[in-house]
Amino acid sequence: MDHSTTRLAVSTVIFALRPEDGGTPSLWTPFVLRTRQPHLDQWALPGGWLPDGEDLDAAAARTLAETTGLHPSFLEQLYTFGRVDRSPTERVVSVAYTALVRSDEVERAAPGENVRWFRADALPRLAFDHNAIVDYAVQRLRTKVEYAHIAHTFLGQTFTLSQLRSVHEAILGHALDAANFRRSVATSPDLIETGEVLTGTPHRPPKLFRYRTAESSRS
Amino acid sequence: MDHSTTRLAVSTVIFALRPEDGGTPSLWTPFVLRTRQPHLDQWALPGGWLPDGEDLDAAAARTLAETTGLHPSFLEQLYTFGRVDRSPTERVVSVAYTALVRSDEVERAAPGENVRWFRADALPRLAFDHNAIVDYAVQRLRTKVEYAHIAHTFLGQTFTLSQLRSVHEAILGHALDAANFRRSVATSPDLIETGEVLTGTPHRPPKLFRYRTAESSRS
DNA sequence: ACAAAAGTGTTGCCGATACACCCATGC
DNA sequence: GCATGGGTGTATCGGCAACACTTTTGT
Repeated sequence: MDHSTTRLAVSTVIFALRPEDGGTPSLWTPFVLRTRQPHLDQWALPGGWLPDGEDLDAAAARTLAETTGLHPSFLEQLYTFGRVDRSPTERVVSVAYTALVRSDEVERAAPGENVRWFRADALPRLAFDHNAIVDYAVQRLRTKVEYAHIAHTFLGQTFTLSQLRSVHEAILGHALDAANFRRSVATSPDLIETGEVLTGTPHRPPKLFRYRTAESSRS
Repeated sequence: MDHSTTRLAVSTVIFALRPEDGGTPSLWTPFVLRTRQPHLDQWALPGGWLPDGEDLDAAAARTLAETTGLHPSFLEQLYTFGRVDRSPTERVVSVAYTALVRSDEVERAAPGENVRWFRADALPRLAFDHNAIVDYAVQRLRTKVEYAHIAHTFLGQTFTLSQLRSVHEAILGHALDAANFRRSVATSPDLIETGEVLTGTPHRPPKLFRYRTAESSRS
C-alpha cells in the first residue's frame, strides 16, 4: 500500500480574558513563534502533529499544554481546515479546537519563551491560514456565549454576576444592562446561589454563584 | 521522515425527502454496502480516502457522486471524528459532511447496486461509528433549519410555501401552523414571489416563490 | 452622610402562537 | 355549491430592553 503524504495536525485557538491597563477586560489569545520554515519567525496557533495513538481532543489538550503550559477549562472542536494550498510546502489538514482558560491559569502558567499574547481583535499577520481560523473562532464564541453556559469557564468555581457579565461584555464587545443580564442568566436552573458573598469590595457585597456540574448534581 | 499510519477519510450524510407510501414525506439517507473488511456486509456512509491534491469539500462531493450518483444542492462540513478505536483495524480520521439533495435528483440518479436508502429515524446498525455520525447530522439539521434558509435546497428553483412547510415538517417531525409558517419565512427579504402560480392542483393555485441567490441579486 | 455597585420593580414593545375567517379553484 | 387547501386578519401571551427605584456596604 502506498502512503499518503497528507499530514494531520491539531491547532487550538486559546482564549483568555486579560484586563486592559486598568480598564475593562478583553479577549486575548496566545501564539507561538515559528522556528522553522515555512513561515519562519511568524506567529502561529499552538498545535502539533496528530500521533497515531492519540484521540483528537487529547492531542489538542496535550499540544496546547506543551507549548503554552495552560490547562483549559473548556475545549471543543471548531472546524477542520484542509485546503490544498494552506501550507506552501506540504499538504496539511488541521483540526482546529477552541479552548477557554481562566485568568488565574494564565498567571500561574510558565510564560514560555516563544509564546506571546495578542488581543483577539488586533492580530498580526499569522502563519498559514491562522488568521482566518482565529476570526472564525471569535465569531463562533460570540454566538455560542449567548445560548450556551460557557462564559463561567473563564472564571473560578464561584463568581459574582458582575464578573460573569463582564465576561459576556468582553466577548461581545459591548456593554450589557446589569438588571436584564441578571434575569437572563437567572432563568437557568443550573445557576446556583452559594449563599456566600464576596467581601472586600468598596460597596455592597455581591452574592457568589456557581454552575451546577455533573458532579454537583449527583443524586 | 517516518510516516504516520493514520489515514484521512471523508464521509457524507446525505439527506433527501421521500414521500412515505402515499403520505407525508420524511427524511431518508443512503448507505453503501461494504465489500471489504472490516465490517464486511454492513451499511456505511458514502465516502472515501482523501487524495493528497484534493480539497475536503471537493473530496466529499466527488465520493458521494461516485458512490450514489447524486449531486447535492447543499454541502457543508459537519464534524471530524477521530477516536483511536473507531475503526478496529487501523487509525482513521473522518471528516464528515452533510449534503442535501432534491427529490428529483434522487429519481434521476442511477440507483447503484450496493446503495440503499433508509429512513433517518429507523437506521440499521451501521459500520464503524456511523450511527453516531448520522444522529449528530440529524440533530444539527433540525436546529439549523430553524434559523438558516436551507430547507428550499430540498426543492426545485421555485416552490410553494406549502412545499417549503412540508420540508420543515419532515425535518422537525411535527406539523406546523400554515399561517404562522408563512409569516415566519416571509420576514426574510431573500424570499421572492415569482408572480407565477402552480396550476393543476385540485384547489386554489398556490403562488410560486424562489430564494434570492448570489446570482439573482446582482445589481 | 455619601458614593457606588448590587439587586428589584415596572413599563412598553415586539415576535410568536392560536385560531377565526375569507379566497379561489376543481369537481 | 361544496370541499379543500391557499392565504389574511387579529387577539393574546411571554420574553426582553429600557430605566426608575431600592438596598447595602465601605469610607
